[in-house]
Amino acid sequence: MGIDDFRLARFLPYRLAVLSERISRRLSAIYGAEAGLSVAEWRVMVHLARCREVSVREIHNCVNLDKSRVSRAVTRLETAGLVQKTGSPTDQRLLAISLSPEGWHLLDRIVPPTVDYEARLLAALSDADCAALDTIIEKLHRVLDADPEARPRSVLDLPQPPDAGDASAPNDATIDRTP
Amino acid sequence: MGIDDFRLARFLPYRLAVLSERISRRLSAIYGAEAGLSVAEWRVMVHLARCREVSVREIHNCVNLDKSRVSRAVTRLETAGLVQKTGSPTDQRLLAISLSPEGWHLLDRIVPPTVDYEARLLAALSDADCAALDTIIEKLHRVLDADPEARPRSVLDLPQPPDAGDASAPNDATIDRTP
DNA sequence: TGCAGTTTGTTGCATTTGCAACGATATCGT
DNA sequence: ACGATATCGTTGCAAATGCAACAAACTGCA
Repeated sequence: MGIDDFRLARFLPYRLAVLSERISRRLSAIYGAEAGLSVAEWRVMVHLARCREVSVREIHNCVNLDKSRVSRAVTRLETAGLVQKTGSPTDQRLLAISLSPEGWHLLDRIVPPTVDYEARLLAALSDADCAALDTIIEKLHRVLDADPEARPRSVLDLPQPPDAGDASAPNDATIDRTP
Repeated sequence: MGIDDFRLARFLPYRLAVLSERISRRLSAIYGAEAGLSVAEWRVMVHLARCREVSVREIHNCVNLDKSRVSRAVTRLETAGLVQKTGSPTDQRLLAISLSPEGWHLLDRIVPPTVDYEARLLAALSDADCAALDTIIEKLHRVLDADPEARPRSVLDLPQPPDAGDASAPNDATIDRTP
């Protein structure tokens, strides 16, 4: 079997990339049409909706975006009036970023159709498929987790324990005490 | 259920993007270390290995890369001596792009470890998982196929019919007579 | 034949990206 | 208390990207 038997179309990393990008592009047509949100901005805003007031680093740790990408996304969002940047009183380095009222309104309009589209995708899958997909994604991640050469996984992307004692606060991020 | 119940970490498009990017980055460390290949260049070369002599458009149609991205990738590869650009004799617009001997040598060194890594990923999956994954990917693609707003799928990314009458030529691309 | 319309590959341009370096602040160790 | 170290967010820069415009080459139909 020579090199030329290699089939891109059967190559798992390629297949995932293609599917993922196709979905991403379709989605960004949804939340990009309303406001001109990029993927980065979308992730930041959605994360803020859950975590209310977080720093750049926390966003960076949670939503798989480069530090500078988050920084720039936040700047753009602030200029657009969708987000507020306040300096933390306790730590002068930190930034307290939160959604503005306009930001919330925008999310109100943008999240539902986005979720609908996800539902449309999921509707094509059986319950067994969905379960299998969870398993598969997790298994693949674990291979990468075990590989020192691979980029580590964000905390929030770890499988969530089935939510034992809910503390009424959506603090997925507070787990973040690694250093 | 408010907007703030939305969980990025459970959002399928996000999860696919994260997994896919993690894998891609790890992989490009493999074929990027040997030569400085980018994803685009990698896809182009691998495609050339199968199809021998193709035009920019064909590559573009087959490996999910923008026309200009292919064009530039080919230019870089040519400069690096990995690829040859010859004008087609029959159609002066077309370019006949093919791997140079050096290109083949590079692939010899690069494809095996890449395939090994894929194997490492697949090893984490059971046979049932693999089958399920195939199904799932295909089902999700079909949702997008049915969606006029979504970018169409490349011909080569369609599921391959189990290869009825093999014409001894690896012409995945020849199916391409859509216009 | 001749001319409108298409196709092919490249390029200009504005934007995005990742990485590293940086200044500012905080923390730790002694 | 003070200097070495670490952390936070921003920015410079070079490379990559997507889109549209483009020239050159082909096609088709009158």
